[in-house]
Amino acid sequence: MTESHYHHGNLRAELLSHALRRVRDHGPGALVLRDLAKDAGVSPAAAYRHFDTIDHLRAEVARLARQELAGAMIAARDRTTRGRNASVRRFEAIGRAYIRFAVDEPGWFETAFAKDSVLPTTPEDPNAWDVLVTALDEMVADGTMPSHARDSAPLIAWASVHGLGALLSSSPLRPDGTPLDRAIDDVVGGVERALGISR
Amino acid sequence: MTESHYHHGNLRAELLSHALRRVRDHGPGALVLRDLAKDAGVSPAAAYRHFDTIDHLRAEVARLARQELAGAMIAARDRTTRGRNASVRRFEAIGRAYIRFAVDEPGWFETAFAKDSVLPTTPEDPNAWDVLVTALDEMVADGTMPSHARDSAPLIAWASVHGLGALLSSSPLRPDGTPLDRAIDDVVGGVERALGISR
DNA sequence: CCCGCATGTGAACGCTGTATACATTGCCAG
DNA sequence: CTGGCAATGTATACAGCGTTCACATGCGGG
Repeated sequence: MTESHYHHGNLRAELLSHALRRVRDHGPGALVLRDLAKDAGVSPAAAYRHFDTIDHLRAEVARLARQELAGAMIAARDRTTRGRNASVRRFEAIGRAYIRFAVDEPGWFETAFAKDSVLPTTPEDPNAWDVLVTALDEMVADGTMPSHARDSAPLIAWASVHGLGALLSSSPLRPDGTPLDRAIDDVVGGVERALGISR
Repeated sequence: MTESHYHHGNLRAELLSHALRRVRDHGPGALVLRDLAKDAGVSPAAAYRHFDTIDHLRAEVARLARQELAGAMIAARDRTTRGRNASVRRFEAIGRAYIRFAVDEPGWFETAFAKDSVLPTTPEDPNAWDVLVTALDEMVADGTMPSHARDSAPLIAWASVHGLGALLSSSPLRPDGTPLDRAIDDVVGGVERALGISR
């Protein structure tokens, strides 16, 4: 059993893993092919056996970051207790998780929505959009949200929450000095009024 | 009067102008120092007499892009007619202009909010945030918006509109196939319900 | 067993931002 | 009017980037 790992065996996955870590700590700009190769103990050119171009690698990393986001939303949703107003509380948990993800993991959040990461990538799963839509359907099912709001609801909710997340995580136009929890409450509350949600 | 423009005389402004054009057409990634220098007919190093680093130049371009955005909002607002519901219509015009700017000028929009453009830059003026706040104040002044909504209103409005703009202009998660005008109407309407605006 | 194909290497290319030493010129003090 | 200095341009070089290409290696199936 020699130490020569000339054939690495799992390079693609390892490159992605290092990329995800670097991007998490220092944002999408920190994704440098030669550094990833060094992390994996491999020559730069080796990466090209697994990715056509660095943008393809970026696209895959972005997909993974989006998956992290969706996972955080699902985890928060599944952490809510059953009982009174369960559907609204689940909906709120999802929205808050989205915003908190943007604040707590700005590197991943920025990576997830970086423009040049929109290339080939496999279909998304779990998908944050679907999580949101499901939560909305739950609310119309139990009468918490009026069904006439259902069509425009996903866009309204997504835009609000994504907007606050984007502003908090990266914007040069830092919204005023509102404390974080307060800002989240305000926006979530606004969405509920916009959608006619009662509790 | 020789043709030797050894001393250019207005290089800083010209570099910014070329940068603004390139970024408008091809996004912030198209901002390349050497190309800007070539545009201005000048050696690459010349730029360093006017900007410490390319990130400082980027920050200034981002500021100009934000200024374009604010200008578009102001223009739209000032285009609205006087008369019944004027304050709401002005508010709506501002919001729509923001979203339309994101869609019509994705290069500028992306540049305006690019993360690494948050460096030194002079204070903003005209400032999109102030335009929004002013419009909100107009509405509470004439009773169109309840004053208890005033505190959270800027954040709610900004987040919604910025979120939709960001999603439409750049996101890999393209919201469903909703037509643009419909999407804008939905989000603007949602904001008005969130803020308790009556008309 | 061996040979083909997937997967690694190493060196090179052109492009990038940037530093440094030098050249030119506008402008102001005397 | 003039000399020189500060401002602003040039030329050249360097390291780091993504990418390419010819070559090396070794695993697994005939």
